[in-house]
Amino acid sequence: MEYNFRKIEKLWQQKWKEEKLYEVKNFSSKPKCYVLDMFPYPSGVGLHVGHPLGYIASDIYARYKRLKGFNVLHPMGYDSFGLPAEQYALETGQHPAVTTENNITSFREQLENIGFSFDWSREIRTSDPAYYKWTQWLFLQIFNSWYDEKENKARKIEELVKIFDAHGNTSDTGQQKSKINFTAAEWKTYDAAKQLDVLMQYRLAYAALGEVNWCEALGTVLANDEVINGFSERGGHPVVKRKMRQWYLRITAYAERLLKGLETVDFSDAMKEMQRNWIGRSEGAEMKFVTLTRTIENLQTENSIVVYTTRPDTIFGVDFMVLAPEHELVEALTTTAQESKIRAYQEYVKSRSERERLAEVKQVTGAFTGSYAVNPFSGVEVPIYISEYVLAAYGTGAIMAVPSGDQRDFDFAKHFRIPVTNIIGDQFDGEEANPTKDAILTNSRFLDGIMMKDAIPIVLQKIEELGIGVRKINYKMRDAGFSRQRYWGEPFPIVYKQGIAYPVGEGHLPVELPHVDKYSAGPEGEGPLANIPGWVHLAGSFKRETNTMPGYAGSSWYFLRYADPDNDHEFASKKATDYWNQVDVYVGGTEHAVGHLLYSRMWTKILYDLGMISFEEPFKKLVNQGMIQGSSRFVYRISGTNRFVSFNLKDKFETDKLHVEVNMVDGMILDTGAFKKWKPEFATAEFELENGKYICGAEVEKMSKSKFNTINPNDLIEKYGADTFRMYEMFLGPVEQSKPWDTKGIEGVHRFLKKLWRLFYDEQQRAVWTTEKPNDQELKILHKTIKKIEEDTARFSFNTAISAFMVCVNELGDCKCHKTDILLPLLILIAPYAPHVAEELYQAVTAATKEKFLSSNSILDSQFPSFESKYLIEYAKAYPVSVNGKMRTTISMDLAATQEDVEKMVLENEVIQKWTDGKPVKKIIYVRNKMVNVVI
RNA sequence: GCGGCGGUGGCGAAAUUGGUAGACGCACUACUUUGAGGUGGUAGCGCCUGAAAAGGUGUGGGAGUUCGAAUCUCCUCUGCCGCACCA
Repeated sequence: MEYNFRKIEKLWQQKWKEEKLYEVKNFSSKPKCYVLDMFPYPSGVGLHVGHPLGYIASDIYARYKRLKGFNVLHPMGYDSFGLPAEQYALETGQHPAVTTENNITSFREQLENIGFSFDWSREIRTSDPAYYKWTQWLFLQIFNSWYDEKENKARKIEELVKIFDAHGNTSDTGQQKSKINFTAAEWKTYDAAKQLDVLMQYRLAYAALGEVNWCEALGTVLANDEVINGFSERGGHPVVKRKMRQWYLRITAYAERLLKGLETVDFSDAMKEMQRNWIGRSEGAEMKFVTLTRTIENLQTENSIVVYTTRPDTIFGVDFMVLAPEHELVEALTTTAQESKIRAYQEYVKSRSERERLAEVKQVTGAFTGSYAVNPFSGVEVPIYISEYVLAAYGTGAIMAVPSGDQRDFDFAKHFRIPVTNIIGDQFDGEEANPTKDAILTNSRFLDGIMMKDAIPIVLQKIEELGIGVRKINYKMRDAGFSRQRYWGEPFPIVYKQGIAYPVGEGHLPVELPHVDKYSAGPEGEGPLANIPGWVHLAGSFKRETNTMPGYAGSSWYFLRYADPDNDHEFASKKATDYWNQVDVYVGGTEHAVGHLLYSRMWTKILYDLGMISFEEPFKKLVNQGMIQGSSRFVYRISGTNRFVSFNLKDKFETDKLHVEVNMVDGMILDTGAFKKWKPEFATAEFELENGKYICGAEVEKMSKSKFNTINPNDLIEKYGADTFRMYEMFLGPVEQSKPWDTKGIEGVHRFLKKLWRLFYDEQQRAVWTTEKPNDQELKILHKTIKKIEEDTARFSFNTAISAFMVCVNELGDCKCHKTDILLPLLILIAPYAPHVAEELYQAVTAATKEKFLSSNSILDSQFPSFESKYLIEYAKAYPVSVNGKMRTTISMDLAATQEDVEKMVLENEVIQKWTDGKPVKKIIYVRNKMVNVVI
């Protein structure tokens, strides 16, 4: 029998499917393990070798856990709603439902070849009404919740109504601060509409008028994480700020818990740091500055500016105040003399796009209001300016400026010639600000002589004592915009009557997405759904919400649905989610660091608070697979001709660099014949060769069709088989690492599988395996491998595990070991990596040796072998020995030395005995392969 | 600017976390199998000196801790990623 991977892979994939081998049952006496991939967006551009990387990793882990006796949930589905699917549908002129379906089919076909062990019976799609019914239902639960800051959890809105009925919102009952205050009596006088309006301010999913990121080209608003430097993440279109009524998720209520939760979860440092950064927690104080506005007639003092600062210790260094241009007090503080200047500046700020602002960060601009603020500690009056470097959205939209300690404040002071107070002595050079906390304060009255960082708590306490401010924790994170003016998303289960939002009754879910023929935007920034009057207008003058939910709605909870995918009366039964519980390992790219991963963590916390699930963090461990980059090849065409010069000759001419299809290049050598046939324009190409060859240029770039550097997994599978492909992808390097694709090395892995095959069948395809009992040396090889594979697989170090397989197979080849007692356990070890070969060989052997192994139908039902440590002791010529980490000597051993022999020789060695000096030896530790540490 | 992670042969990378650096694979060289190509097999392969034996040197650079450092500490150079007017 020869290693015919094409035949055996097809055969076993077929068989596994027929026997529903990977379908997993809820509940089992076995321990559970939930291994999940981030579900893909069915985008329509075919797969390249980078896509399956994470799926291979998770598949190996899932298969490994099955062999270890776990009941493993390893599902797959599609994130089929969202902007890109709609854009793709627009470009191709087909309905998104159709393109999505097609894309899913081709995606699935490509995946099938690789031999994954997904339980396809649990497949879900976010665009399926049976699925989004529950996305809508969950939205309503969030809509019907508020955040109790005292109990630190979400609660039902009815409970808040009870609180208002009894106490109004003035007493401290945990609800968030509100702009309007009312007593219980006042609350009861409100009519239903007014009460709903008030409640809207407390809901975890709420509609409000706010500044949104509006993308004209996409015709929709975007969430903060979908905007990168003033451009849309998707498509790179300009994004502007715009006031609109939008739905939001009150993720800010969860800021602290999202931060704390990171400590309980196994994510990479980089990932945690990105999330912390996004949440952007800072500790400081809010402080009141009374303002003085001198007009010709009188002096006004009713106003006060509240600023936020993390550096209260610098209070005596405040030389001026700055408000955001949009700040509500600007008008009141502007004196008649300054009015025109302030107006002009505000106009200027309005005229600038977000993009211009970000591009010109360094430029100092601003205007003086004419008013002054009184430093509450020193009584010093400082001028009040407005400037766009102060952001309305962060803190209180106003700052106390300390030019000696903050570079931006310093630049501003310099520009407007404001005198700078030095509060840090020689630490300030007058040339630039020094933001240190380690300086001794000067010019700071009661703080003089105190180290800045020690002064912070002193000032904080004083602020609270004097009643001029409070300690305050601030977050950069904003509430998440939750509505999109697009078609291809979940419709909101919300209807309006006279502008008041009402939830759609549960019996009316799902609110199905109606079919449309055109996707053009509706009136007034509304989405395409607004163009269907028959759908929008309901009986009783109710009107539907025409926005749809964003892409992350469906993906925020999908991991829960896999536990119970066919449930049509619950999003998932509590029993099922309790059983499968947290995702044990979640595999996916880093690109969802601040989007999906934060939203799904938030939804999980809400559901936990509402008692619907029993865990607070969705993902116990996160593995971020690296990107596989493409290795592009280039040819150099002499400008204006059809002549191509080889790489090292190109500098002699003026050339254009052109991408060339990487599959036509062997190493760096171009197949000129194939090149001529590639495109009609190259049919007449001439070549300037070096040593008879055309040498290409090379660069590492993102893998993409347009760069002609994509490698299709199917081509490799056709040539080498799925097992080789799987192992090679893992052998390239650590899963987490990004690396350029290089097809060259795949031969080595393929060779390994052929060697493995030859342990069972010789060149004449005769079975050579025997049921002879193995000797100690052979057992040692096996047990060493078992130990290594178990350790490496458990910690996702698949590249080193594969190296260990190679060593093992080489060693067994060297000692001509063909014994089933060694080979069958080895096959089980390999099964997660190369399931098809392992199954084929295992079945062939067990079929022939009936009595012993027939109990298992498939290699998947077998047990991961256990190792015995007595076989792991290394044989060596010489053992270096160190005593108590102090000195080192070398003891010669013969090759057949056992553990006992080694111990005996160590203890009896003269030099060692001299060092131990009669003290008893506590233990002998074997470090590295051939070294011993003796502890006394 | 701030933050995170790295830097080891010609290349991808190992090093059981302080214990013989470079496992394993690719590429390369020689021999061998074969009519030839491919395949398979054997051996060599960090760098320098040397015919060899052997010796010296070696984990971006510099210092330090240690019997012992790729691994720990400090300084420095450099690459990648993330954030960025956040008070």
